[in-house]
Amino acid sequence: MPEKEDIFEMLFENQENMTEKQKKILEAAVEIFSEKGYSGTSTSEIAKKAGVAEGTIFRHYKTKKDLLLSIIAPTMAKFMAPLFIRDFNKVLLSEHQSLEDFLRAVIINRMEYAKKHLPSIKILIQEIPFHAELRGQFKEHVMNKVYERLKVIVDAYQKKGEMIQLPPPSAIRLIASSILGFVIGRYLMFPEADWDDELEVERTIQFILHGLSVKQEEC
Amino acid sequence: MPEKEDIFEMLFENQENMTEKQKKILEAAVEIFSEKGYSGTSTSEIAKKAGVAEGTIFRHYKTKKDLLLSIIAPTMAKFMAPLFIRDFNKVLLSEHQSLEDFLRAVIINRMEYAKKHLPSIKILIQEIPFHAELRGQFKEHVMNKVYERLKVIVDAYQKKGEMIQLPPPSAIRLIASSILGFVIGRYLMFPEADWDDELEVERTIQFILHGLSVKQEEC
Amino acid sequence: MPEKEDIFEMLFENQENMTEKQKKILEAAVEIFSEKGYSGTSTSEIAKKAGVAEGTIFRHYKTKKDLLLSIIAPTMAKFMAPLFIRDFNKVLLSEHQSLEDFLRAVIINRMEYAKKHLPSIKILIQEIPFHAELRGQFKEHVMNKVYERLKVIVDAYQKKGEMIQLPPPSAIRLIASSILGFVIGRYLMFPEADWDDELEVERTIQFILHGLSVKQEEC
Amino acid sequence: MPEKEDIFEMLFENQENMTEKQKKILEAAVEIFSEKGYSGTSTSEIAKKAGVAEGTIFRHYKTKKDLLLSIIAPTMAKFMAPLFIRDFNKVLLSEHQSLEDFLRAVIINRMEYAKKHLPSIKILIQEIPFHAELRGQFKEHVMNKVYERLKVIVDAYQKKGEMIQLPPPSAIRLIASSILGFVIGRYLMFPEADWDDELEVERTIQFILHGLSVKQEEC
DNA sequence: TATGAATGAGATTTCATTCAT
DNA sequence: CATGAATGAAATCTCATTCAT
Repeated sequence: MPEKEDIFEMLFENQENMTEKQKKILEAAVEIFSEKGYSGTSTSEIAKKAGVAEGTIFRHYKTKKDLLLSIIAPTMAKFMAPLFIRDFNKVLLSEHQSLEDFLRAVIINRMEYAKKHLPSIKILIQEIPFHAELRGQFKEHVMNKVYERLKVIVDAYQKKGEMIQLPPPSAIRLIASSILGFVIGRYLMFPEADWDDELEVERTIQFILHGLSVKQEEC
Repeated sequence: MPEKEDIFEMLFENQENMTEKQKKILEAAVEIFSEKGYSGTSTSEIAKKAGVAEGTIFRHYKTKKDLLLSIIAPTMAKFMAPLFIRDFNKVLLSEHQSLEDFLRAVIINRMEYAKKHLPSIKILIQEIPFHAELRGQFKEHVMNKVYERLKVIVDAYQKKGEMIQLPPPSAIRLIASSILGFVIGRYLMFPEADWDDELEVERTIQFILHGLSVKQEEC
Repeated sequence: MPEKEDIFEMLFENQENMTEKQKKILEAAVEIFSEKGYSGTSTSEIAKKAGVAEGTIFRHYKTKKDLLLSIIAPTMAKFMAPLFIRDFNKVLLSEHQSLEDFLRAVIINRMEYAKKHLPSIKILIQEIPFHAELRGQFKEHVMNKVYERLKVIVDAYQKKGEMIQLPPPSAIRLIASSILGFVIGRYLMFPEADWDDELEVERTIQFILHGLSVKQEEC
Repeated sequence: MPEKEDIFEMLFENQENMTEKQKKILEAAVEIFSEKGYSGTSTSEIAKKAGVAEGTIFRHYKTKKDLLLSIIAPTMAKFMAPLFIRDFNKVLLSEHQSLEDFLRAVIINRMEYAKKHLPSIKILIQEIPFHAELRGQFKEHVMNKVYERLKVIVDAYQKKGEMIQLPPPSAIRLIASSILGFVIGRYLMFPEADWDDELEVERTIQFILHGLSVKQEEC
């Protein structure tokens, strides 16, 4: 999947012309925002942790909120990115790709993503409810597009007879709940518990598969 | 279930000797905290919405954080309450109570609860990550106790052969994800979408039942 | 002229419910704004001179600009006030009131006013060019109304044959220039020179009278 | 009047070795200072409008105040310039030059000057009250010298019997008020009103002439 | 009990100025 | 000469909390 790298690179191409200091600011902001929340974090705290003068923050980000957005926007973009890889459907929906393999791929992919970008994701989740513009952007640019893509996939598996004939929104909700429930529990709520990741992934997959299995009717 | 009323009353018994003003303060705080978050809310804003003087808040709550706790504590208590109703197990686990009926009862109950206490729950969810004491309390007093109770229930249904032999933590996680996923989608994320509540509840129940069904192995 | 007092009182009636501190803030602000200009004055400077905490300023005036407006608005009002005294025209334009007496009355009145409210007037003059809203208000509420009143007066004196038949705007401009030129020179530009006020007033009056005299044509 | 050109050239001789950027800076500074005042203008604003980097301003002007002075000093010089043209008195006070013609010449000259250098003049007027050094310089180098020159002229016209025997300061004040009152009204206060310039100039001249006429006593 | 003026610590933001490139 | 990132001091403004009434 070389395309994936391209897209991620594109999302970050601005990071290229960032100063060292600016990168430090961004890093510090991500860390502290995710720990204390946006409103609970002061710019002086960020400046101190980043090792820059407070004024430097405002040379790069007009306001504190700008700084928040410059963290959240790429996080949203990266969240969508994998869905827009060229040949995405072609590969995933090939006859040889079972729903089970698809789920496994998705869960593992999202787990890695979550592990890597934990703080940014925490910020995204925590702050979206408090910022109307973000909420709007999120629904419009992320939710809707993600939904469209997933609908196609659900349709395909339903046609292939691997998934019960539920309306796509309901099917997606149930699948997403199960996956996110796992990821959130694993990384956000109880990261320090000792998880057998592989086993839990399998359990989650089997739960979804059986929950949506066509065979359930036959039994 | 007259006991339920008793417990709720107990949780609120202090509300009895609350002055009108104090009640107004609490109401206003709940509303604004849930909209803007604790750190994003100023006490003067609360005072204005409550129609009291700024100083009055501090007559009743030593600090702003006190006010937050006075909202979150009862919310946590109420969250646990139904599990501690006398005869809880007796009733729920009677031979005549199938897993399906149990799930239906729980979902409907939690839905009503969520609808009624939406703002308080939002505050609970949003603020817990930022306040170590709360996190500690929540895990100790709520999570653990809830888990204990649920474990008993899971054990029972597994013994009755209505649920696959998953370790209880995993089973509980999967059930909870599905239910909370529904409730959060329904009330927090897309409250204004038009939901067919009854139908979605049934879909969620069937999803969980099949996902955890013993029969799955036979198929 | 008891009405005059009433109007002034009205303009200040809010000063009644001002705290001591608020009055101090206003006084300090007037003084420093007039010395250093609005932009050149810091709120901390004002607070220090007023003997209050800086926060106190913002309890009474939402912004620094608010504080400026709370100085300028009444200054504009007071500037207009004398023109709106009941019976103003009746008295001034009575047959027994010559243009000369009218001019003398106006100059002396405005001199006293200028002497008394020097700093506020300086602020008004200095800041109006920099604040579009003020400029708008000033033209709409002050200039236009003042002009209307003065036009009536000019018309009357022209009808009485005491003033040449110039278009009122031009006549008013010439009279105003002469009077303001005197007042500005006297109080703003060279307050420390030794002026023989009475003599200069007379010279100014005679200058205007002859400048606008009907008899000039006869000579 | 070739001398006039010489003097102006002298005043600007530094502009010759100005870089393009420096000229842009000066232009931008004049424009913004006159709109928002010195204190209300930031150097970064000037840099942006001038299309240069922030640092560039400080290559050419050690401080922001330096930049202000580099605008105000030549403006003051130019204000005085016409008075120091060689043969100034000779020409103006020739027997063939009546007071009326003199006034007409002065008014028209100052009008053209005002029209051309409006922003610089605004800055001069606005900033002088706030900068003690400027005030000192202005009185010493400009006011006094201008006064001396004008006194000579007034004396001459009084001797010629074209002007009433007022003390020169008073005469100059009255003349200056009338002229400046017109110019300020015309260009600073109501530039967008439709003025019949020629007519208003004549009215102003006649007003002054009659106001200071010797014949007034005869009437 | 309730008020709301007052506080001062601290938050966000601005800005003139410096300096390495 | 020119740049623009960086600075840090200071400016504006916010806010939880106190206290006299």
